[in-house]
Amino acid sequence: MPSALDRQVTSALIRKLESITALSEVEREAIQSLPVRTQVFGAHQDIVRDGDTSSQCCLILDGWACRYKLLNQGKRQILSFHVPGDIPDLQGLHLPSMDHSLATMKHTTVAFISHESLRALTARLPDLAALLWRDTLIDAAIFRAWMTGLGRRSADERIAHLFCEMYLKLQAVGLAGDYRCPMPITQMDLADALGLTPVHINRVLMGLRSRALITLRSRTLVIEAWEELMEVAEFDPRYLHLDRRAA
Amino acid sequence: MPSALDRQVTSALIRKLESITALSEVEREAIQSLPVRTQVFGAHQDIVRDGDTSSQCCLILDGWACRYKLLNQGKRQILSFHVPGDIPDLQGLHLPSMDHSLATMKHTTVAFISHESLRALTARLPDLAALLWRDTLIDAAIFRAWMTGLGRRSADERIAHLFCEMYLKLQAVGLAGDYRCPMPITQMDLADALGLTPVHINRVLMGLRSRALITLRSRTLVIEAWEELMEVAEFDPRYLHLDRRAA
DNA sequence: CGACCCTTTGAACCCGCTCAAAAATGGTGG
DNA sequence: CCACCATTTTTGAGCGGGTTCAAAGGGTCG
Repeated sequence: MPSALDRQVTSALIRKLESITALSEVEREAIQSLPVRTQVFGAHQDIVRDGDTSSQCCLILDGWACRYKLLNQGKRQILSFHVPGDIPDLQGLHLPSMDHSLATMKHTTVAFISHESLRALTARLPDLAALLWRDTLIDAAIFRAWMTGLGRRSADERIAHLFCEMYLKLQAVGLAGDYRCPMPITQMDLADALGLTPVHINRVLMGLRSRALITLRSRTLVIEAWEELMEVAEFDPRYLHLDRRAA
Repeated sequence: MPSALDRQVTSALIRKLESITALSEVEREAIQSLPVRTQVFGAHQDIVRDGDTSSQCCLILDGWACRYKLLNQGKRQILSFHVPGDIPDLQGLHLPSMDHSLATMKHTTVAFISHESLRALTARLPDLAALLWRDTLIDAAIFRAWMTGLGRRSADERIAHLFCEMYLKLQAVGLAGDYRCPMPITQMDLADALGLTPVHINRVLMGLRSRALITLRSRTLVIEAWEELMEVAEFDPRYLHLDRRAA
């Protein structure tokens, strides 16, 4: 039985979905009626682990998370960053076991939604099912953009590209504006996301700073020159499929 | 109105889907009744281009295709390889425009299925909708595996990993066995898929050959030492989610 | 205010790249 | 069936973007 608190809680999801497409009143209502269980995690804690079989999805309400894979010798690849409104493990609805882990980057609040209630929702509202499907497809589109960076872009370009992407993602859910946004990740995290070393990330970051493109301090990113940054990154926002808001 | 030929044609799709999960008789019948338009492409031809808006999906019947993104200065990143039974642009069902291109690697036959008829199918058979959704989720899981390679694996490991993956994918649809499979791609294609240069691919390939792990000749891959190859690649087949057949 | 994590700096090194050319392969037409 | 041409593979030598290892500064949070 969803409580009044639940209804507030899922508004993060509604805002996110509305950044992708319009919702009907019935759909909004159905989402608000989802029963959820909220939980608070400290920084750098695993929410789900590689190999786990879960019966629920994790909606981020506040904070940041990342998905990652671990290799031998402690090598780590971060696959994605997630912000409020995201459901990073939505794929779990149709894939039985996790092929990667999900962890917080900082103090983070999440809402767990059971697969059962999500399946009931998608069975009842096929348009909403299509929208959630679409969300996982955008997730995959972002993977493709990252792959392209990892395979074919220089260190500067990769960093610039990631900053463009995160800024727009955050802006779409109202968490960024005026060319500044939270960026609560360390240079080590950046390195593991971009396939580089922390030392090199640091040097490139200082380079971007000295070229007056960005500043990254106190876990806040300030984009000093949006146009030039996009140019360095060769950034084309189409892949984010944020149809409701222009880039 | 589907013809008798159509029914044969979609059997590639059925075989692929059954490599993922079991199909009911109704589902098989529904797939076989899909109206399709087949078309033959020569080698290295674009089927759909970055930016296109399409009203149909492309099912590969025979041959190989790849998805790729182009950057400035002719840089190319190959995002995935596709074999008979795959629908490489299934994401087009819910994403209006292509964020990458799709091209043949060799002489290839495809069947086009209209979004319209696919949407009718998924509306009528929710379980089949879930299965197609699941197929796109596996697609994304493969992206994650590639990202991990591009970001954190050495050249040897990346090549070994790709060969393990392609062998299992082909085996799942009956196109490989006995540790050999078709591999109709050039070293330049491998380079663009793995974020390396053709020259380096060549040197690493010769290294793997001299270590008696694989041979790649006449567009055929022979895996001489499956266990060792998997070890080099640090390969874990779980991400392919091929539940029906053991790896 | 102390401890720990994070960022910054330096110097040597190496994996994979670049450019160039030769050898092998394979598809095509005569 | 063979000769031809284009594409692909192979080889060589030098180079460079990013790494490695180590240690010194800075923030930040209990």
